Amino acid sequence: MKIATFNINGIKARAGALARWLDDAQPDVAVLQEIKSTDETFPRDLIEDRGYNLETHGQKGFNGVAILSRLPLEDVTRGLPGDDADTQARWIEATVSGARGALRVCGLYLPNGNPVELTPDGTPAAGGKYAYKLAWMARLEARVKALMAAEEAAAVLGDYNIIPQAEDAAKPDAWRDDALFRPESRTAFRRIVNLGLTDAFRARTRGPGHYSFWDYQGRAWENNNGIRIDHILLTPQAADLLTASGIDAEVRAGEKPSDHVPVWAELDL
DNA sequence: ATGGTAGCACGGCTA
Repeated sequence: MKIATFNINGIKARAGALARWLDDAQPDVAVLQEIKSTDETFPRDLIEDRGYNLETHGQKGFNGVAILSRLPLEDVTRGLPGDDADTQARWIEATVSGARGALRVCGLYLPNGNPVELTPDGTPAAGGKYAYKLAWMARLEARVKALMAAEEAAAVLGDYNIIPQAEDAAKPDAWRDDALFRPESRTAFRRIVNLGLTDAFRARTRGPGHYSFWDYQGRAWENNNGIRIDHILLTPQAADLLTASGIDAEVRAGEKPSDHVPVWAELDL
């Protein structure tokens, strides 16, 4: 079973690029982020005409996530638990049953967190975007704890908006004060990973030079000035099934591309 | 230091 994550930066603008990637890569399951569309205005035919089932959690203008799957999507839930007042569409879950067992798929679009606003004592300012990012990560940690306690195969994948290590950025020093790389962000990410999750990409590929995002600005793609912020994290029961992983970087060179590219993993499931 | 690009939707926010 091939699973993948792809921040498409607008489903309406990405009809061509998404269709080409689906036809080439043939994922069995994919989570999408930044669909920037409501459930009602999502162009479902683009997905369903290719034989995929589709579940969306949309929002007008911003954010929005979706899961598509060749197999049925069961027990779908929308929204990350822990804050009923949070209206941003950044989380969707569903279960996919393969020939040899089930996988809980959790698709996420973690808040960017910029601009970083701090109080004079250096703590994140309440009500600011950075505080929202860290609070969202605390809720994510709670959800992952529950997934770990269930002792089942699960994948928590999406745009984490986190550069885990310096080797995951072409120019790490340019990101030191950014919400994607600041110590509080990376510490919160490690707390989650250290619950026992496996980074599917790093389980099989070491070293620098592997990125999943290149900014539209400053000729970032042409200069390979990228960062690795889209991740597939696996519970132990899912990590035991991992046979391959990769990043479809060539998608960034296509016509009218997203600023992110797909990240994928193959599970023996 | 600022502004560089893109999407949604048509004004300004988000990234």
